[in-house]
Amino acid sequence: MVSDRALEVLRVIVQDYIDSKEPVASKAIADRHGFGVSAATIRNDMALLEEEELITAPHTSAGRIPTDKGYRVFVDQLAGIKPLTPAQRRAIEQFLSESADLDDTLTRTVRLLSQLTNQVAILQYPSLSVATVRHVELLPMGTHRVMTVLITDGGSVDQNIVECPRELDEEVVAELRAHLNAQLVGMSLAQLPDKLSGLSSSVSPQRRDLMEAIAEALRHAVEGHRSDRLMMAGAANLVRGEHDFSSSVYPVLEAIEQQVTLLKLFTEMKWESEEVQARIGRENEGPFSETAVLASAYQSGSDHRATLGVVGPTRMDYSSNMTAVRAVASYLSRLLGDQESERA
Amino acid sequence: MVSDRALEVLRVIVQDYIDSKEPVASKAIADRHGFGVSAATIRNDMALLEEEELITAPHTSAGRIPTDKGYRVFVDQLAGIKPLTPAQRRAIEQFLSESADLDDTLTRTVRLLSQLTNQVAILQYPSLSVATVRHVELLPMGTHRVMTVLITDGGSVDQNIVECPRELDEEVVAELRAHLNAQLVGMSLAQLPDKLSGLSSSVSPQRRDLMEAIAEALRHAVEGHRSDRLMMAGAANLVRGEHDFSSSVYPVLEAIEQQVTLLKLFTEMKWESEEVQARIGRENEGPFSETAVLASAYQSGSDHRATLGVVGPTRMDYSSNMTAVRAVASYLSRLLGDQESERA
DNA sequence: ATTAGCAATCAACTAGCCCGACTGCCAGTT
DNA sequence: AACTGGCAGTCGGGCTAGTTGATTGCTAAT
Repeated sequence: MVSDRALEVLRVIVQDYIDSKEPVASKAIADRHGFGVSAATIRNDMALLEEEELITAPHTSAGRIPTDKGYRVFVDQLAGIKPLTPAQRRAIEQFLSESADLDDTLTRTVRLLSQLTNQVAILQYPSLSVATVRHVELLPMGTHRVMTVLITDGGSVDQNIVECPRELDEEVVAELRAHLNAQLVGMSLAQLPDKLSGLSSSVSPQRRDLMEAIAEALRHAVEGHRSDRLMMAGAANLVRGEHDFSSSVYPVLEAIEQQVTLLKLFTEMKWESEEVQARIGRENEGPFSETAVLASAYQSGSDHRATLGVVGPTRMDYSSNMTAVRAVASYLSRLLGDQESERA
Repeated sequence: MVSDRALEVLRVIVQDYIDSKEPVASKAIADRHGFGVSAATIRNDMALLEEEELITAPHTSAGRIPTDKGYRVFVDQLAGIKPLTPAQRRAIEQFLSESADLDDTLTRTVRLLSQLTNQVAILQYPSLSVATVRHVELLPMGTHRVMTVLITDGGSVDQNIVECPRELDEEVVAELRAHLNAQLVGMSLAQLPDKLSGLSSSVSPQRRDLMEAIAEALRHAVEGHRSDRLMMAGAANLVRGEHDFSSSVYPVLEAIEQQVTLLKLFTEMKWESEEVQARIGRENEGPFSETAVLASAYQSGSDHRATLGVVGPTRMDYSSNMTAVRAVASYLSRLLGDQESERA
């Protein structure tokens, strides 16, 4: 059984180790954080914590450092909520005041998060599969081409050029445009491909081939947006401390750039709660087994959520980083929600 | 004066140093590349090269490594054109076969380049200031809002929501749309703001406030695109070799992420020729003074060029990397040119 | 102009040593 | 039963000295 004081000792060890990067010795604990007990007593507690595998000694005559399990207990039970500093608040304010379009907002957000945490920040694009069609526009270009423009409620637009087998007629185009909008507006992008297949049979045979070509272009536009992607900022932060990773940062950076591992991780996490989730060290397999990943869902539309977070060494400031992730996720949700209601 | 053989010695030193990472000794040169002369002779040549500051010895009893000036001479006079390997050719083919929209093409391009060179690849977005307006669309949304959609010939689109002071009328919207398109289509984005100011005075007073709001939205859309930006891929490559940079990779990665230094660098380079340009070591100030930057212009539209390239240690394989940069730039130009003509 | 040979230099490696920072444990204290 | 003081044991890190091997610079001979 671990006593309350032993847990306090664990907290102190985690906190000290985080900002000194040195194994923490019993004497240092007794000296600096007066528990009213001697170093020897602390040592007994440390022996206990070691038995529980919450801390470990890098070598016989050294202080202790937290294990992954130790960090886990710290995060779950001991990490207090650190309020944002005024400087952080100011940074967020400034960021908020200058948002432009969706893409710009996301770029700024991920940079902001990386600055607040001094870690690599990751942001999952809002999945557009749940975005809905707001308008479809057909623009004739010359006599044998038409440009399709697909506008969604997520602030995103896509265009494609369609070759026309026959001479174009503004009347035909207008009719198809009306038809398309009647059928497609309000539909989610996920449903779009199915709907499109049925569409060409609903127009007169002379226009079927053109309609088919347009449907193909729209499918293509959806396809381009379907795939989940990530944005990253602050990669430089990974190589700052250098000695945070046993071998090399290479596999970590590599994995972040490849995106696939992180996307998998994000979908694996359980998002019942609004809270910031943490995956620490060996809880992740593969390239991230020496890192901690903090992530939180954000609301990217009326009914849809995506994920953002940070990746850093397990030896990171969980308290303030989790606060930052939480704050940024909620700010972003609010921002996107506002845009949403503006458009409504 | 530097003899021809001395230049050959320089070439060998650069080549050997690039793939061994070790200072190159006179004996090694005499042995492996039979010049028909002894090591002592090579040593004399090396003394000469050292006097010219083309090579230097890290310490008394070590071989020589090229100086920045040495690399420069190598690049300008000695580096042969290395043809693409079949594997590289295949990679480019595959990449070509799957291009989707503009953004996707650029993403793929920069990743391709980073894979071909094993360096960090940088790609400057085609500046949209020289893109031209293809169409302006106004979509009424409810009774008091209208969405502006700006479509350019660069494959890029932007939308904004405009609040309407008064009840909307489809007729008014149609009229404004026609007016806008008549005035703006074919105009470059750079000219757009000026043109927009004059526009509101050309409509009847009742519509002036609405027109003004729309103009503002369009200005905003242009603004979002004006700023030059960079994409980056392969950051992990910077931290692979670890010992390539004396202090740390941090400032380099940092500077790449900030973009501003590189953008400045790109505009400073002289683009009279189609050739790949190289900036080596101290030729760059600031964070890139220990790196080499290879860059080439690419054609991003009928009349406009942007830049792409790689950043890596001065100790890089100039021959094959310059070939790769050249190849990718020309492939991309062709690709964008094709799209252009398709749309024409 | 080239070569062979030789002395000089110096990084890199190894071994040995000591120091200091801890822990673990035990016996004594509260 | 909890705590403490003290002491022995362990081990990394830093310091020094000595050795090795690679490589150059120089000079005298070809």
